[in-house]
Amino acid sequence: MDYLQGLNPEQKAAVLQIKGPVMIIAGAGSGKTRVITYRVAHLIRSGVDSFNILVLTFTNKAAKEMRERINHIVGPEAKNIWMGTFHSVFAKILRVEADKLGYPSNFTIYDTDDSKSVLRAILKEMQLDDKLYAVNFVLNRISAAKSALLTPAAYQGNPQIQAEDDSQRRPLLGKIYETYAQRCYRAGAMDFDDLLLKTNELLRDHADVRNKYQHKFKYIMVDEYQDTNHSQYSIVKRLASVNENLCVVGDDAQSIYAFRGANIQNILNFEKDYPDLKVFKLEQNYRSTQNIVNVANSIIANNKDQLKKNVFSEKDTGDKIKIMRAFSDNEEGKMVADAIMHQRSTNGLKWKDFAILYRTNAQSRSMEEALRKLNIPYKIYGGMSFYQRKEIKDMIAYFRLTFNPNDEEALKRVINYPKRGIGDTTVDRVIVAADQHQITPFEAILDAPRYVEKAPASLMAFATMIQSFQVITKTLSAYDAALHIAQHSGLLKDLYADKSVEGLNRYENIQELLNGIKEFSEREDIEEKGLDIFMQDVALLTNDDNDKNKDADTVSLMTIHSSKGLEFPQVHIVGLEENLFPSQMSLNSRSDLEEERRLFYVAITRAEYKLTISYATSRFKFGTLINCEPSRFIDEINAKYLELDFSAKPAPAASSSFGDERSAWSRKPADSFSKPKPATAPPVKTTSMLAKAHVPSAGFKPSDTSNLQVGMQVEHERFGFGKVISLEGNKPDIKATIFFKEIGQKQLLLKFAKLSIVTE
DNA sequence: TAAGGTTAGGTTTTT
DNA sequence: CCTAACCTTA
Repeated sequence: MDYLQGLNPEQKAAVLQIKGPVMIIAGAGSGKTRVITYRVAHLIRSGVDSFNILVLTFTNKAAKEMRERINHIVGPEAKNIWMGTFHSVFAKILRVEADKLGYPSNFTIYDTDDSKSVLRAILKEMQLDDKLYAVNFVLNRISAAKSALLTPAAYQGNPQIQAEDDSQRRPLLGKIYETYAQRCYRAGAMDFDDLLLKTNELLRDHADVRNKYQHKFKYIMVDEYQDTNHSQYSIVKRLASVNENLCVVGDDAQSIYAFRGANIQNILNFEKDYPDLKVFKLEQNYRSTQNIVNVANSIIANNKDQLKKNVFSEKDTGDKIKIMRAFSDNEEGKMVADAIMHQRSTNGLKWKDFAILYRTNAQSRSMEEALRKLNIPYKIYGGMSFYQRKEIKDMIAYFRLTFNPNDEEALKRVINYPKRGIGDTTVDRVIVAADQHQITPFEAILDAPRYVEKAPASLMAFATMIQSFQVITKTLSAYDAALHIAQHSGLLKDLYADKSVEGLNRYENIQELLNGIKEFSEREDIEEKGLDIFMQDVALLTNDDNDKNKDADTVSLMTIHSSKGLEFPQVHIVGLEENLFPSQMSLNSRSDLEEERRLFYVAITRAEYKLTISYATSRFKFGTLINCEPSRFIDEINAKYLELDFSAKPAPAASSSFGDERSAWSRKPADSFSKPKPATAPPVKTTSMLAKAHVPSAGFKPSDTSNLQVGMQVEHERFGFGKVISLEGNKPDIKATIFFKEIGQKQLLLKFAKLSIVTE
């Protein structure tokens, strides 16, 4: 029982309690992952068959990490555990049971863009005001309905909902939802919410299926339970109802996804569902200093809705929390960058010991610029994932269409890309014909002369091409099939023809996708390696799957949301301003504001021993300079934990008598210190130095680069001056890695890049 | 049909 | 400011 050593009594008790309903309330930094992995290991050591265990997580990353750690303790047995995100586990089950719901087992999973596109088409057909029925709004509404397990019929039949929609002058939402659901069904597609909704329907309506999985999953564990929505709750409840060996782990204080349907009541009310529940509270924080934990506690104490717990730290008291004030967003960036620079050299730290956390992605810019100026290496997490890039989606759309020709969104995406003379008019005719004859668009195209008005020959050619793809994927390996489709669709050629830097990038991305498929083809741990199998997982993959050099020594930049679960020795939380954090959108209701506060709690508890909070008194928003007031959250921290740094001087030249400490961050409109007034001092765009494109030297002329050597200084028309770091590849395709002073490292193909060699 | 111009809108995010 | 969707024109 070696793995039980090193657990505190409460952790150990939670690990040992393997029977019956269990709830583990795990405070921030309390060793939650450890408890889950050990508990699973303990289940197996206690004789539970690994095939009977189901572990549900929120992200692929968490599932992967846990599997590795369990594997470490129990060995290859770990492979048999069903472990993954709700979406991936139930997508897998839905593919097996698809016929019972009238879906093909190779159904497409629509991502958010696909869903929006379907809705846009519907809204257009219904000729609805696109301001009243904004796509985002409609999709949110449908998503919320699905998460609440409301079918279109139930939605339309619910007088309360109908009255609400009527009063908002949006009476047709129910009808739109109905049409949307029909379209998805016709296309053999499920959106993300469907994966959960349809699982609910499957388990509810098919006793044999329900029975099968209830007996298969004798032990169920759910991580991040505070982030589950009603639909997820309902699946778990049903699956666990026979054996009731259900263990949920979470922290109500870290519930930050209510905006997306997570229902914090799931964890708050868990006790009502299972009266004989055993509750374990992990309250010792092993991550942070006492000051940090105390500040976090004092913040969260302002929330009404919460489970009682007492998170404490036995580490040192630690430094006070530093508050920095800047006069602009750019200055805030500079202060943060300077502080990191200083801390690193004084304390012999690494870049990766630092994280900068912000509320919105837009805030990364001023941080980036400041870091770049000081040559501090950084990495931004989040943002656009690999699979969201246009070229990747195009390629995948061809794959999707091959395996599911009814996939209308994939069809619309690639029917005229690359250009093959099938314009919007023709596509509209196809869709009209399909509607009229009650067939799918692809069927209409297959027999175009019969169904489609003025059908061009290219339409038939397109259908024939897709059919040929269907044939070859039956025999070729995933990689060979993918390469064939890339070439014969014309997509590869089209991208290759684009010699711009962006075009080159896109081409490389396709190569990377193909490489990924090749790796998949060569995997030895799975039996079926066709492209269709690869495709089953692709819609559920996200960016963090790709990050190869995650051990690189760089400062981490990310939103607070994506920082959940991570920890850093030193953390900067930036932009603590009213209307930004808390977000303006959250100010209407108590519950929204409480979620923002939990978000702040999450941010604070990422830090191990040094926490710095900053705000700016003015920043650019949507291109215009606005004045900002310090966040109310700063007021909520007991001043005894704080250390103020108001060393920054107002940008041009202004008075700087701040009064006493409290008033310095008071939010009263008439403040004692002067704020920069855009009227009297027009905003000087301090960003322009970096943001502006490089101006080439007079007489800039590309050099012959055939003899380019590592170490040479070069100038690029747009990227400016830089130094050649490395050269790789063979003659016509030599790739150079160049570090540009102004924009950082870039990879360029010499045959395309216009470089001038700088001679001294 | 394709390219260029205009306008509206804009948290957070995983799946 | 920046993106993406829509509209106008060659």
